[in-house]
Amino acid sequence: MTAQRTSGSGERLLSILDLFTEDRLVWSPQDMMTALGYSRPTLYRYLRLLRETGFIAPRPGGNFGLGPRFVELDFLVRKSDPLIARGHPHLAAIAERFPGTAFIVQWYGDKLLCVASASRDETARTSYPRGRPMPLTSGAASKVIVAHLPRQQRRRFAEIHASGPWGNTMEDVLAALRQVRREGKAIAYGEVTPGIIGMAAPILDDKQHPLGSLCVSMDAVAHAKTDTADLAYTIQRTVADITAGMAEDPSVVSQSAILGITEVVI
Amino acid sequence: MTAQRTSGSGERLLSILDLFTEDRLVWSPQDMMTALGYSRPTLYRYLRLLRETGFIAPRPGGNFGLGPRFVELDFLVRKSDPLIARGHPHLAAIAERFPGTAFIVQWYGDKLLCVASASRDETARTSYPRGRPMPLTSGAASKVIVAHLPRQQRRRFAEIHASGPWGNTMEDVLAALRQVRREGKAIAYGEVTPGIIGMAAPILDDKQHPLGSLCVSMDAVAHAKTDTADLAYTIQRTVADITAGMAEDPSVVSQSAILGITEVVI
DNA sequence: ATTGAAATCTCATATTATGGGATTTTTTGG
DNA sequence: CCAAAAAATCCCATAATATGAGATTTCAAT
Repeated sequence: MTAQRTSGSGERLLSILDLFTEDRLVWSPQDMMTALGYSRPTLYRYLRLLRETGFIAPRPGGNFGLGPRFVELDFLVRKSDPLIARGHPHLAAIAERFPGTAFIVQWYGDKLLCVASASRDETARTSYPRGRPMPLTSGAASKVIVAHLPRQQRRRFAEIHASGPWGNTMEDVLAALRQVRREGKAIAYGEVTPGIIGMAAPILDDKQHPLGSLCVSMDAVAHAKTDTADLAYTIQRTVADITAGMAEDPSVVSQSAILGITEVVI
Repeated sequence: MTAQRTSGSGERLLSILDLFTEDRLVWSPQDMMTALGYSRPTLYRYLRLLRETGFIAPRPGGNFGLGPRFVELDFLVRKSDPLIARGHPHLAAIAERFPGTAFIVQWYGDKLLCVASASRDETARTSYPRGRPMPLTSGAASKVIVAHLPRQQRRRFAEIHASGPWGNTMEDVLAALRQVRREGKAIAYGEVTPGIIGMAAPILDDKQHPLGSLCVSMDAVAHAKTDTADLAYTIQRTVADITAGMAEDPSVVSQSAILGITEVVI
């Protein structure tokens, strides 16, 4: 009932990539062996394959780090992911009109990932740049996604995160999510980073399931000077645009997503 | 003698990722089956594994594209790759002083990959943004790398690419490479893109093997207004800095590489 | 040169990946 | 809303191959 038959060898191969985290970017074969419990020949077989395909690369001291293949494949993701390709030009437009950072967050596994972002000036930097996973448990970007999960998942979430930032009891959390759903947007004051206010709207697919969210975050000073209603309207209109665009032609690719995201303009 | 025993199942799993190219960003399971020759259950087993790990993601119409995992892993590459982490702040500094685009190219397999780039204004865009592989056969960034390959590989390269942009005979090519090695830099006029001039210096490891190169490219108008000697000096000094920095502490990570590369500043 | 560690190779064995065909789930069309 | 087609998954016997102990080779440092 529960157990699914799956490709064990491939799983073990990919497990090597799981080792690399922000806290541990470089691994020695010896440490991999003990961490994963593979025998020496097996590990080295996997390492050779991953090295030959560019997924890992040698580092000084006989160690290994992640390889250039990911740079190449991330480029293709920027071209092909509808959320990124569609969303990026909109982000740039929002960033022109409002202070702070405009970004798109994608729901993925049990976490959120910023997959695209734009800001008017360099100083407005989020603590979650593109690619760093963020917890599903706090912030406006997160709340609008959770609020649009299927009923059952919402309940499970509320059970686990009762007495979190969104309420003191499970009923509180569910009520908060209900309101977010009704309003179609969420605002969070300093939930992720103290002093930073975020406003977000959900990006839904044709079945109203959440794909991700569009969020604008700024510090309190900037927020005080901002027309909140205008911002909310802009975010929601943009989300509607993105959704409509994806529905009518899912294959279109934005050039700015390809070029812009990678470049640093001073 | 030639054949190496390797993990066949893992190879087949990774072959699925090879399918995705700039020309074909989305694949149906059916097309994958015929392209790779796997049976239906086998393919779907692989697809499930890759989907569960975020390496591929469903797309409208029952298709698949590359997944968000690559965004996450590219973020880690930006943090851990010494060339990127070390080089990025320098690129920003160069871009402030000179027009055009400053970028770092990495040698990888039989191609080159731009892994980091910076430019003063948005209009100065290369045709090879971060992540798009470029051929090993033309441009200044390429020439300085080829020029520092081991003797044997240089010869093989010259044989294959005699009568290319770098010379009419094999001897011409070898002589050109020799001169590049002597000067420690290369200049190319419109080899990659018509009207664009590139100047590059090699980034070498402690054994003088090429890791990649640092290149500055600009159009003819900007080039005419630029102090070429100053530019050359700057590039070479920067490369020396990067090399020295990697030698003394290969583990240091630049914040600007993490944040800057992903953000778009208007 | 000498030593120690790291990486690779050999090969018998057990493990498991594989694909034909049946079955279930999902989508499409009436 | 239901029927039919297509897509995805399941089952399982079999062949294929991934695995690890130990020997061997390569590489690094002194």
